[in-house]
Amino acid sequence: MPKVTEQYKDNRRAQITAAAARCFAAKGVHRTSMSDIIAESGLSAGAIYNHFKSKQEITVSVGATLIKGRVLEAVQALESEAGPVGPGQLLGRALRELDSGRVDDQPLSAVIIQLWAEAVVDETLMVLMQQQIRTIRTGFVGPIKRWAREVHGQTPARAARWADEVSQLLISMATGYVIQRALFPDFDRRKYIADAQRIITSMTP
Amino acid sequence: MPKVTEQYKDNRRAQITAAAARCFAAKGVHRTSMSDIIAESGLSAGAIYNHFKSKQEITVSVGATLIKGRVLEAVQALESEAGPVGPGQLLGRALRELDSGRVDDQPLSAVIIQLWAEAVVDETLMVLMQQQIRTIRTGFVGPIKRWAREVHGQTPARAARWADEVSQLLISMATGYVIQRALFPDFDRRKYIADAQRIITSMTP
DNA sequence: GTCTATAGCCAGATAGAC
DNA sequence: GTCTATCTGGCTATAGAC
Repeated sequence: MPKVTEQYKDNRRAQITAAAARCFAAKGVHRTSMSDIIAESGLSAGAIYNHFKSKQEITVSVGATLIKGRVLEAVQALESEAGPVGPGQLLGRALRELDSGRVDDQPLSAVIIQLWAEAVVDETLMVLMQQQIRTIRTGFVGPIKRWAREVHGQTPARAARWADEVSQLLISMATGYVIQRALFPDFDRRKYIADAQRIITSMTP
Repeated sequence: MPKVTEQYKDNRRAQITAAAARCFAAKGVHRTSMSDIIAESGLSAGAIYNHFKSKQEITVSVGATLIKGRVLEAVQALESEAGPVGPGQLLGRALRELDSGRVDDQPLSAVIIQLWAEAVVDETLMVLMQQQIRTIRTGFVGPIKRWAREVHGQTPARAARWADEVSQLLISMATGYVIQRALFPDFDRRKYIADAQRIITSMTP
């Protein structure tokens, strides 16, 4: 197989996925028709169905790429560049990263909610969303554990337990951010992030 | 206007709304067709369209009744029956109430997510969901403020600020609960509630 | 108010030329 | 691989008898 072809296919898929994401952001997943995606991508029906076998596959592809290289990577970068990182810093970094993501000038939250809802009735998407959330949570656990041990002198067992609970809290703060950002047009993201960070920072193991 | 008729109409609307909710829980909002709702309600197309002018109106009706008389009322009841109520108790009560709600043996969360997603692209539903979340949050603020003043001797100003931040946290814990309950079939609700409560309880103004 | 039957539409997906 | 043209099916909503 010539390597150019593989590359080419990936590019086309990315092009289609990005177009679909823009449509989803503008109209929601199930108000977006294939015609919309076709028009937005600049391709034709035939071309698109050559790369994806259904709208559902495109939707999954959007889900797979939407936060790729964002939240988790930002958190991991934070850990490698600094010393022990507390939960407040982790949350701040994650939320700011989530906040800066855009699809055609719309916040990611609008699309993420759609995908979560879709996941409830689509097994493939559900597994994908689970993986992403679990991956982020796991990314939180390590630093928090280390922080509890090194900064607060906790035993490994207590540190692990603490990290488990706090990481859950951080995930909820992140999902809470997504929901409210999507549902309240006047949602004060800055204040949410600042308040969340302050509250979390005030907690010690 | 005879009063029986008004009552009758309400009953029919409730019947249709309940049937729709069951469908939404089973198949998701946009995989549910009018035929599904018709079959589930035991009525006919004509009958249904006599009470609702579109599927969208039915969806809004489901949204309006789904958590009616649950979360908020439970929290308020707690406040009137006991003395000052701390944030941990508030959250526990709210989550347990959310947890006990069912639509045809399915958790409420599955339907709530669908409605949130729909709200992003439906103005009416969006306003409704905003109201519900705001109402619950406001229901949290009062008790928390009182608790901060009476139990921890905070000044009114500091108590108010604290209540504002903590109520936001509680809302996020609740939305986080909904998301994870819907996305993870093996989600450990008991542990979530217990952990959340413990963490919140450990926080003082 | 409720029924059955169906209009009318638009969705997702395919066929076949290039 | 991509295009245009089109099929098929199911959807929401309505018409009109009772």
